[in-house]
Amino acid sequence: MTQLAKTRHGQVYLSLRADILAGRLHPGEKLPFATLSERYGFSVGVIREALSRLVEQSLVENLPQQGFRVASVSRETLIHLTQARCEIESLTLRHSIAEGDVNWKSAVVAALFKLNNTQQMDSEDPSLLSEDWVEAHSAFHAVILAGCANPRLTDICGQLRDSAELYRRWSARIGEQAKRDIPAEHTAIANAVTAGDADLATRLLSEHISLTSDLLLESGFIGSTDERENAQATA
Amino acid sequence: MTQLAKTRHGQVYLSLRADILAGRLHPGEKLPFATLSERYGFSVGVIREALSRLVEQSLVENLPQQGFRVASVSRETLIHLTQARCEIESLTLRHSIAEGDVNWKSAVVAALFKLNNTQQMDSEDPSLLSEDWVEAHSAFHAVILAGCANPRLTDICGQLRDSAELYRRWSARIGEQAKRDIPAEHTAIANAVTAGDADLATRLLSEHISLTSDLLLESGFIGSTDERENAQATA
DNA sequence: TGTACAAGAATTTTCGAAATTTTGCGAGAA
DNA sequence: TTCTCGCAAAATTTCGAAAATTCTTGTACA
Repeated sequence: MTQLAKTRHGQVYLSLRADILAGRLHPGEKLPFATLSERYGFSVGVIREALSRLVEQSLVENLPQQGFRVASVSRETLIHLTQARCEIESLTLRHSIAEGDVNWKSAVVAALFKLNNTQQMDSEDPSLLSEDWVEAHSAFHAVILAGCANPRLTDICGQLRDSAELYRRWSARIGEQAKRDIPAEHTAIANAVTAGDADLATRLLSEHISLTSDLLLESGFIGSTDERENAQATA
Repeated sequence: MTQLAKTRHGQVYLSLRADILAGRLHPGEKLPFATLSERYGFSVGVIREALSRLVEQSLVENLPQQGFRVASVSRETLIHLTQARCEIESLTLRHSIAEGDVNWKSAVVAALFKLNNTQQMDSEDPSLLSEDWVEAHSAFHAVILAGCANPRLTDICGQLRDSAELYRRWSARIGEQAKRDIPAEHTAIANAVTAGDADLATRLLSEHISLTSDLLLESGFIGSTDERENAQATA
């Protein structure tokens, strides 16, 4: 699922996925074929296939005969997603620590360094996370699990993190980052990981995941019912 | 993902998925559009969308410009799949036992009864599992996890079990069932579940899952490299 | 004998319009 | 005013063929 963009639908899949994860398309927003085929410049058939695949990834919802929309968010979904992430990522992290070699630990250190040396907020709009930081953050969380020899587990964790990305985008807007020292959290996790302390590492990772979720829930920014606003995407 | 077969591609998706899980389409078998559009009677666009969704479910593989084929099987994949199932299903089962109510326990008892009172082998070809038994077996494993209040976890377990179905089909052919008392295994699991003994239930479930896998691996029926035979499906 | 190249065949990918379904709006009746 | 019915508009779904790519086969050459 990496550079398999040799086909048009593959390109649209990646573009659409990126636009959703980056928040350029909002949760609950309708995705009409006319708009998308103009936006990406391909026929509806190509768009349809990309959307179908994203449905299977839980990033897009589809009601028969009523079209597609970006997956909507809700308090309940976030709670379930957070719980699943804490438990399955912890499980996978234990494997990673037990099975990872020196090259893997080295990659963890490198990813941490890059993350902590990347500007967190966008230089143009300081209320938004910078693209570089989001990418480095995503890479860090992927790397600490990459020691796990079971690709099935790491794949599941990747999918769960993608779903969580729909929510994390919003946490920056509500000033959540002011209440915590995110670099310190990542550093502590990386230290526990490289030290081989699985108990500590899984506890820290779970707290890290839960904290973002809790702050977002406390903020009341997410309604209890599904969000269905049809905000227009900005170019 | 239930009765959403209001569309043609939805019907093909369900048919194709059923044919793969039932072993009517073999692992590694190529899935050319010409053949499929004739088999199911729809245009290639519809077939393509159904195949795309199955790719995202890991039941079908796709190489750009080279078409689709049923997911191939290998010893390594089975080992990883089994490990993931044992750990994630155990985790979910603990939730199920902790969160399930009386109605859920009642459903577990009902599913066990139905499973143990359904003929295991096909009456026409005793070397094959009967369709009814496979369905009851699938339902039983789904129900014991259904007490879990987190749909994200149960969904993941469902996907993993679907992948495992690709392998389980074969275990009946190698006489695996002679070496074990499958009804007793299921009964023991159900008893532990209804008794609320999470430690025992998860241990029994993991053993149950691992046993099928181990017997299949010991049989040598699955080659170490990916199977790529192009066996023709039988009507 | 083996390798490289090229034309033809087979298959996948893509498109744009037709068919089907849903949605929106307004007239008419209660 | 409110509700229902029905037609028109908009959107989704489907089709079948054209375009693009890969695979196969056969031939020439070393």
